[in-house]
Amino acid sequence: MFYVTTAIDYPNGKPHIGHAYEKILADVLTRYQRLKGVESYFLTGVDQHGQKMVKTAEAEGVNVATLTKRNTKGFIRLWEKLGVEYDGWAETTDEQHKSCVQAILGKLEKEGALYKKSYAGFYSVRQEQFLTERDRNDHGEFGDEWGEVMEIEEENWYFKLSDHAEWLRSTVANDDLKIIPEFRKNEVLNAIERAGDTDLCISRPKERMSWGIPLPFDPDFVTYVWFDALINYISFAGYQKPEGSGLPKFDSLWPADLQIIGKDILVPAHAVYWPCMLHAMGFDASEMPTLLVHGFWNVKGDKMSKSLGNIVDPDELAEKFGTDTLRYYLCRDIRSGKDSDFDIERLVMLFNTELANDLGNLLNRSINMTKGFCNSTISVTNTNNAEDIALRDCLSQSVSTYREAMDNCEVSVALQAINDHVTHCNGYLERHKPWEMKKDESKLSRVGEILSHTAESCAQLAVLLRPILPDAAAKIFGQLKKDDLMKLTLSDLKWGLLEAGHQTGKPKPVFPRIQIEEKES
RNA sequence: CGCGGGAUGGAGCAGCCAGGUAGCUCGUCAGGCUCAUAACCUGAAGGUCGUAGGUUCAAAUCCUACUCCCGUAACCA
Repeated sequence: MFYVTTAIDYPNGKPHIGHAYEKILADVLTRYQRLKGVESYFLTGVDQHGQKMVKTAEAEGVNVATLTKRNTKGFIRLWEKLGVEYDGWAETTDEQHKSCVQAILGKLEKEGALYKKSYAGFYSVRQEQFLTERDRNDHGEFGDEWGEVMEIEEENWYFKLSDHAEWLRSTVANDDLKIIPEFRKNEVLNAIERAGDTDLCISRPKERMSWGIPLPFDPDFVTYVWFDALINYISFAGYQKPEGSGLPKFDSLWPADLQIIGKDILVPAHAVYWPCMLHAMGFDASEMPTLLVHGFWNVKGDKMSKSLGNIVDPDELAEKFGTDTLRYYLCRDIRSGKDSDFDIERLVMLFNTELANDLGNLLNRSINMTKGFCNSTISVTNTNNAEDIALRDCLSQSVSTYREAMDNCEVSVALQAINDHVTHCNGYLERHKPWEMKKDESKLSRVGEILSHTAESCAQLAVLLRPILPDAAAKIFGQLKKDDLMKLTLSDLKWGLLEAGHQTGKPKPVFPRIQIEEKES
């Protein structure tokens, strides 16, 4: 089974475009696996514990549990709206998750992987971590970014991260823990060099912070939020699940084929803590997940931030432009793990040109002419005309480029491959001019062949589009009167989906152009 | 500081790992077409590929040095 996870979001506010991007990417890649006929499981959710939830609740004057529930709903509603169809939903306040975390902690403690010690130092409340000398700025101070910094001495529980440093180094170097894209791997190896010999503090005293999972062997402490959160990837996959839990079969899922995360939480959480935790639990190098690390959406060159007030709201965009438009843009305008700039004008431009003018219009003119010139009837398409053969070659080229790109998680490249064929088809129609040919009755059968080539192309391209734009694909199949293509697997994709004699439906724009309103302001 | 990413026609990007006439989308200009969502097609203008060296018959691509931008570093995918 192909197992996809995403980072679990921190619901101390509304979801922004970055949250939406990651979930849509995961949804698209999962749907692609299903298109290939591969059984898949998609897990996502929310990370509900920790100091920041408490702070936000205090600021809003509500109970932390109430805030958690309310904001979690906001995330769920958005995923529904954006067509993000997950199989498993992870909430870290879930009882089954809690007991899984506690069972793991108990086992680690028993095996001597944890120890308690007293530590005196500077602690950042905002970051929920002790600071080191390296965290001081040029003036030797802890800067504003750390918020309130207190000098405290307290006892805590530590995880022997250092025991696994050497193992981790080789596991990353050998690609047993695979990191995509490649350049991120170097970053990880450097990070291991720097941080490999320190242990990880995995507890917080309850008196200071109680919103978390209590340590099973020391009730004065709760679990550090990262240690708790990372375990969701296995706890909700059925790791050591109790009887009748309703969770999936762990052995069929693990290791995860894709753990999709942002570049900010690669180091140290996912590339250091997480594999070391797994290793301590008894997983070996062959049981490590693959990390797919994506970039961020910037806004006019700036990082998206609350203080700059440039947060992009996905809910608003979906409302205004439609889910398909947003899904398409987020998949189309960012490239292989890099950052990209979020730009509404580009969103509109890419939708209008590639979907409305090119693909949508190709479908529309094909169906419309088939209806007007051929009684809505598809003709034979196993022709020997050189142009026809070139068109079919172009399509198979697009299909194979698409497959390769999707297998490499490069959705943008896959979409361009679809576009390449659309462009070819539009040129093909222009060269043949079926609207002129139909005036000569002796050429009518040829007109049918030509139009059937472009209609067939639309059918196949819509199949490829299914993971990205499921709704639009369904509409296209509807107009072609071929609803069963919604279930076709990629291996069954071959020339002749629309057989000779098949009747197509009525044309109607699938991607109505977005009209540019106020050009100013 | 260290580490990582980037610098390619007006804009946004690909190409670089495996050197061999510089490519895509948008924009601009000029034509064509009318089946279609004021959509489609064709052609043109526009780049000495950040700078300076080096290797090579040949460098956007490999090597060296340098310059500038971004991330790493509140909120945060």
